[in-house]
Amino acid sequence: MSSEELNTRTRILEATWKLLEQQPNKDVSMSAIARATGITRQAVYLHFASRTELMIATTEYVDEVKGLYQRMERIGAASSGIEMLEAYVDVWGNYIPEIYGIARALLRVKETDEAAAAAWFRCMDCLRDVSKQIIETLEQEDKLTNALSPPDAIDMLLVMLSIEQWELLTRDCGWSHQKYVNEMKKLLVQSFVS
Amino acid sequence: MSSEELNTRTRILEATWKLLEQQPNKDVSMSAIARATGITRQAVYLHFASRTELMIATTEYVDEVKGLYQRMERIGAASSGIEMLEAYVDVWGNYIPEIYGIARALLRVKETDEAAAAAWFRCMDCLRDVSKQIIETLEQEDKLTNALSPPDAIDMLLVMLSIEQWELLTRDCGWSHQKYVNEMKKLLVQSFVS
DNA sequence: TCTTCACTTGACATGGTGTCAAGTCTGGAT
DNA sequence: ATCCAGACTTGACACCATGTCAAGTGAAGA
Repeated sequence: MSSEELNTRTRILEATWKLLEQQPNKDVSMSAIARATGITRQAVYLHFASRTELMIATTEYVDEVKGLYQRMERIGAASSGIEMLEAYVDVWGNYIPEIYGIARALLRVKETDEAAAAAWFRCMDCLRDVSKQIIETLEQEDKLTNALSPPDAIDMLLVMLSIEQWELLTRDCGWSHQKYVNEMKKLLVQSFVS
Repeated sequence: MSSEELNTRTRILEATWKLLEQQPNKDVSMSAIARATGITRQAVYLHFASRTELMIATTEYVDEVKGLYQRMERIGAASSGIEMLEAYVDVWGNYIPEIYGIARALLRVKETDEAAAAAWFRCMDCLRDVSKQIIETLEQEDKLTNALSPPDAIDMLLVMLSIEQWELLTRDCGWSHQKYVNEMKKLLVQSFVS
């Protein structure tokens, strides 16, 4: 039964993803998604109960396809805190542009929808774990700055590498993606390593 | 003639401001603003051509009432780059919570409206000037980190003190307003001063 | 052949922005 | 005293979004 059903579902997810990548700052409508999928608007609701649910599902779909967690393994393999930090910036900094469209959409929807906020914070929690791992490694090596306590350093690292921050630097300040990665590495080492 | 007219206009601006402060993450509607002002929705359009225009006018109104530029004078009066940096965090960090509601609204509207984006970037340009002044002072004192070039440092300082960053730390990480100011001062000195 | 499931067609409710026309009410000028 | 202009109201309408419902179609499988 579900081969065909899954197919349509996946086609909706792909269309949503594609539209969001094309116009990350527009509110892509259910009609536009249906049109891009080649079905009616009502049919979308046969697969996703609401716009929010579709956005959450698309986020999960993209995460699955793009395999962030696999890429993150590089970080644990690094042999020092500084190397971990740099690997983090590399992996994450290269990941953001690939998921920016859907991430922006989820960020917008999160403001008014609890389920979306929960989904967003689930993602944030994963990133926080990575951040924590790095700060703790730096601390064990006695290389963590004493300007910040370890818990505060975890928060700060997370926020420094947030999508919002990336957006400000690349969109508003005109930094290239490569410049973001390079400068961010330098700044983070300067900020967190004593 | 305009005493009465100005009065209603100001009442609308005050109502808009108040509603946005109460619910910074909801899209306050024109009906809600009219209701809070005690006039009809249509009457609001007699004073402001569109929702965007009202948001921009409210931003300007709040800026005028709150007098950011006056407060900023403290920064120029500081006797060293580090003191300027700390004064900036003090002034700006205490300002953000007072204007957060309308700032958030303008940020939302900026995504889809060019006029709102222009208004936003006008504000950003003022802040950039302050950021530039501080980085240049640090550079003249030979105290600027060599991890970043001066122009990049200006961008980075601006982004570190962005409303988005403040929002992440105080809302998502649960930092108190005071903690934000204290930790940010320490981190910025660590990051930008060699 | 009959049923089930995915999808379509077409309608409707609700709530937002923005516009229009006609009416009311008040203060000020003649 | 009257008349007028300007501020505001009333009540409509267009348009577009999300979300819901009911009835119909069409094809694959039992």
